[in-house]
Amino acid sequence: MNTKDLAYFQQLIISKNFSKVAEIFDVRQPTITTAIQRLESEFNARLVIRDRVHHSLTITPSGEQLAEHATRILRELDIAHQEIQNLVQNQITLGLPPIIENYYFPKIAAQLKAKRLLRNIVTMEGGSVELRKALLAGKMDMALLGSIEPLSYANLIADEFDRHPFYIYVSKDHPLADRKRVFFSELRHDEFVLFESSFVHNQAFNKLTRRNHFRPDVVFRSNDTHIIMKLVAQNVGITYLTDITDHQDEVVRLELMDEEQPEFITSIVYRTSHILTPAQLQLLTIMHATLKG
Amino acid sequence: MNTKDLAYFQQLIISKNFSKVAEIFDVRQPTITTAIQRLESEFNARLVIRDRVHHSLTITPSGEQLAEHATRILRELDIAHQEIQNLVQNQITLGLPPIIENYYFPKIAAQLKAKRLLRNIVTMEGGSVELRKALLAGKMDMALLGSIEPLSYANLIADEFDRHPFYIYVSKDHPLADRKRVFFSELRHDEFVLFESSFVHNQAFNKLTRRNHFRPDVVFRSNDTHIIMKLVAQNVGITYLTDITDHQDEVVRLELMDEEQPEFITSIVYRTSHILTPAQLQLLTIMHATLKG
DNA sequence: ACGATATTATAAAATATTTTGATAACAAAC
DNA sequence: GTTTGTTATCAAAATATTTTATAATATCGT
Repeated sequence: MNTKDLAYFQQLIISKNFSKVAEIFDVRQPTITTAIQRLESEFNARLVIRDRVHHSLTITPSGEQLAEHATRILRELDIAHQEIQNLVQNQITLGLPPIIENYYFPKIAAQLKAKRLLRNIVTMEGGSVELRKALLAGKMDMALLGSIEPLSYANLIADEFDRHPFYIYVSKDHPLADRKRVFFSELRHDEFVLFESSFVHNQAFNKLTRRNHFRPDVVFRSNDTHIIMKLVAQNVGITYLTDITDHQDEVVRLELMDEEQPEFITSIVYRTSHILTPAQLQLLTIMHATLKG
Repeated sequence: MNTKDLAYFQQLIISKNFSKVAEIFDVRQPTITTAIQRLESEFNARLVIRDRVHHSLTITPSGEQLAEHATRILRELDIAHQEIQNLVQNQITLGLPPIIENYYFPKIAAQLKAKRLLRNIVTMEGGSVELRKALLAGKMDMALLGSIEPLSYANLIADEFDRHPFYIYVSKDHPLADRKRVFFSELRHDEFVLFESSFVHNQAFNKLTRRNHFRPDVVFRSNDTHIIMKLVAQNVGITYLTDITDHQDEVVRLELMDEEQPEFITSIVYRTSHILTPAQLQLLTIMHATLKG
């Protein structure tokens, strides 16, 4: 069976119009008719009901079922193309959220260079949710992802390599600056400057506010941790970040004493269908050796 | 791209010989040569290295990667065929382990008949591990499976519909026959007659013996719960079963007082890729209505 | 070392499949 | 009632795949 027929069929389910599908694939309309007929005889089932009366097309249960499998088959094929392309070019496409890139990448870059791996790594930036989707779609070979729970997804293998607690950062002029440790509940009346773009930071923060039953007073959000730290230094507010972000002298880091706090878990993630190349295995080894513990 | 080429390739990976593959598919040898060349140009990568010197074939990393996806694509296609075939014949193929069939099926059969569903249901018997594999391979639409933990598998949806505790059954002549409740640890020196074929029963039983640090004295195992009950009645030994198996007057059922005991969880399971037909939805509804709570 | 055997590749011919172009059939819309 | 939008049919053309015949290589046994 030709996968082209599945692509025509998939588009037909979307467009619900034979002529439009033909146009989209730049073929003539009878091509689509015969392709669908081919599928119908191959699967020995009516797939669509041509409803010329009501100007539209109904999809039979068999059609719905085939559409589901068609999507999976075409996705698999697409991923195969992308993965093999990367293999041929000896490239590792690695997804990295900015915070993780900032902290971890410099630590391993020297080793990667020594092993002549660095120039084969192409990074793609993005948030953790976005990267996970792109990873599943085959847009990259591997990704480093942050999370507050160990990652567990069908079709993905997650290999945890580091964990960091979250801290409270305050200005040295802040009343709490002399303390080493605080409970989160003590921050009920504080003003916060928070990290905007990280899904994980916000998830962790929300968990703590919910658990302590208060609505935090968030005065500003930024996508740049350096700006956040500068605002904290100026005592504009306090913040909640891990220690994987650098901080200046005018800022004091406080440990949280709460029990069962969320942790920032970093994992290297790849598809279950993905076969690791020697270079990719080397990357995994370097990351574990450099970063674990 | 033609999926036939993927099938040729998949077989080549197994046979490692072009001529053998040709023989298996009953085509001439150049067909395989050109099919592999087609794939190599489609994916723009060397897939196998024809090693005529060492009398065998090596598969490149790209080839390994493609083989993985080829398997998935061909499996998906095969499942599509089977599922649509069932749809067309308006059949529900339902996998059932014997114990579950015995207890649950009679309870719902009358309702299924009333809704004119009964004659569309084709059952397949088998153990829970075997049925799970067959389900994933598309051999059936749905299966009822027993387990001691809630089922959680990639690519399967499990819908729990009932839970039953396990009990100890003893002869009315057994010293414990007057008791209503026992701790599992009290059975340390008893002789057991156990159910052989159920993976779930054995899993649960082993959990309890391990937790109580003893090696049970199993004098007999059988695949037939009726035989087990007869042996228990004759005081050959005691047994460990749920109450979903019938028992006679000469046998006394004892509750277990242990904390966090395993339970026999029954779930209806189907593939995530499977689209439920109205008839299948009806079956689900009937099962929930009749069996839940 | 030489012929027999096994293996994969190549090229032209034979087949098979897919796409096209022309047009029919049908019903809705103007 | 003609025009428009839609899908189907069919023969011809265009493509794609398979076969037949044979070449190219290298192993194996003697």
